[in-house]
Amino acid sequence: MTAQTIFALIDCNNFFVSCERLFRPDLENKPVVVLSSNDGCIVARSNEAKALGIPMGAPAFQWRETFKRERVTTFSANFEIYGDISKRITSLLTTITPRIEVYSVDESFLDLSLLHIDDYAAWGSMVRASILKNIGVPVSIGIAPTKTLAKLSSELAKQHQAFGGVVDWIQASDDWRRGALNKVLIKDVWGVGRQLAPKLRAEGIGTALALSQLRPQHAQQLMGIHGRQLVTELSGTSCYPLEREHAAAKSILRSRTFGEDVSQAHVLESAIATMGTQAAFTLRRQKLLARRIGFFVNTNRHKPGYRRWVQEIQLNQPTNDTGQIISMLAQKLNDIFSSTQSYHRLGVFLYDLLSEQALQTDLLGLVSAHGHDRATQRMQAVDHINTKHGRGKIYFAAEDLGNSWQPKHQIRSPRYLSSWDELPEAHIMPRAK
DNA sequence: TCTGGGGTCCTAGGACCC
DNA sequence: TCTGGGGTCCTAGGACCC
Repeated sequence: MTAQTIFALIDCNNFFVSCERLFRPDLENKPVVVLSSNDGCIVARSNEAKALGIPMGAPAFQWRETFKRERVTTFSANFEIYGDISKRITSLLTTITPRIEVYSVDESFLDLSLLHIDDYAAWGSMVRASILKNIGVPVSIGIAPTKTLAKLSSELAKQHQAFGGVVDWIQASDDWRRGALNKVLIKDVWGVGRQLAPKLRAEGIGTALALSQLRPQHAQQLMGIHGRQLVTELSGTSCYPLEREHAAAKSILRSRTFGEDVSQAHVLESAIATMGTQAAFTLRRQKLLARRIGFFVNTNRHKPGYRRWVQEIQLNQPTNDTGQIISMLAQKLNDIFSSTQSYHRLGVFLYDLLSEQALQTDLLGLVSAHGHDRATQRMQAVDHINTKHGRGKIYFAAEDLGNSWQPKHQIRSPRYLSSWDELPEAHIMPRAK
């Protein structure tokens, strides 16, 4: 017999907003939203903003009047800061247990199965207080025998203040659990999205409780294999283990919607070179090589005549060399470019990734070792300089062909933590006599 | 005027083979 | 209805997540 599994989900409340508030404590208890690239969409909302009915993911322009009328403070997303704060939380959690899965920038699962904890609710309160005190971000914690139930518990903790930020599913009574499952709408269950929710409701399954009572067979018919696992997890048997090791990436994508539409070849080329450079850097950082590279470009999908082009190149030799990647992409760009189009968005993707290690083993003696080494050394030098002295210190000329494509972020907060020029200032005033 | 960015997995269907 | 029957591999598209 295997011991009972116990997971805790630590979920940051309104994460991006909470990060902004660290540097702007005056915004506590006030409506705040964070906007995506180009200040296009709403990607985080404070509780006060949620209470105003501002939805997640909505186009910002539709809510400008509300922002003004209700004095909502808006920020352009500042991912450098959010990433930095996320790492601090992760390292604090790692001191509690090394059995941690960093699920996203604002969520981590901990495996508590092997820890000796008498009172999970008290344990959760302690963790919550520690993160609040040391980092300043409020979190919600759910503790349960499966990841799906831990997720559901943390949502309950987030929604109902009375729980004090922690819901302990383990020590709750069966009656309480049924009541809780019955309160969770089907659309709020982890793994049920926009398409499945109406489909399940049409079957008369409107709550997490109803879903948990489904026959696994039936769930699989309705939702595929994932549905079967979901039902099992909801009824308390774990299907999704803790994934400690971050699996190697299978694809890398770098894409941007332009600050303004582009019709000039050299501007498009600059965009493809910049995104190719960033994607290739990510590739090298993860010690990977790509066997397929490509890009897509499209017009504005909200305007009539929407079109999208995709170009792909299968490589004979896998690579992670920026120069090679961006020159091949730029050539392919020529094949589809037309000066009569208004391009709106472009992305570079890298597929079919394999580890540098694998290349060395597989192709030992097949690659011209000399040529490969020289390219590798060149990229290492570039990466070293850019890591040490700041991104973009050295770059390929193609990146510089035109910058009108670059996204706008007019209301981004300063990069308090990652730019020397933007450190917060504290003014110490002589005490008045 | 103005609608983000980055991933993973599953499945259905086509191509191809015997 | 129904056009042989399976098996494998690949890909496009759909669905989900944050």
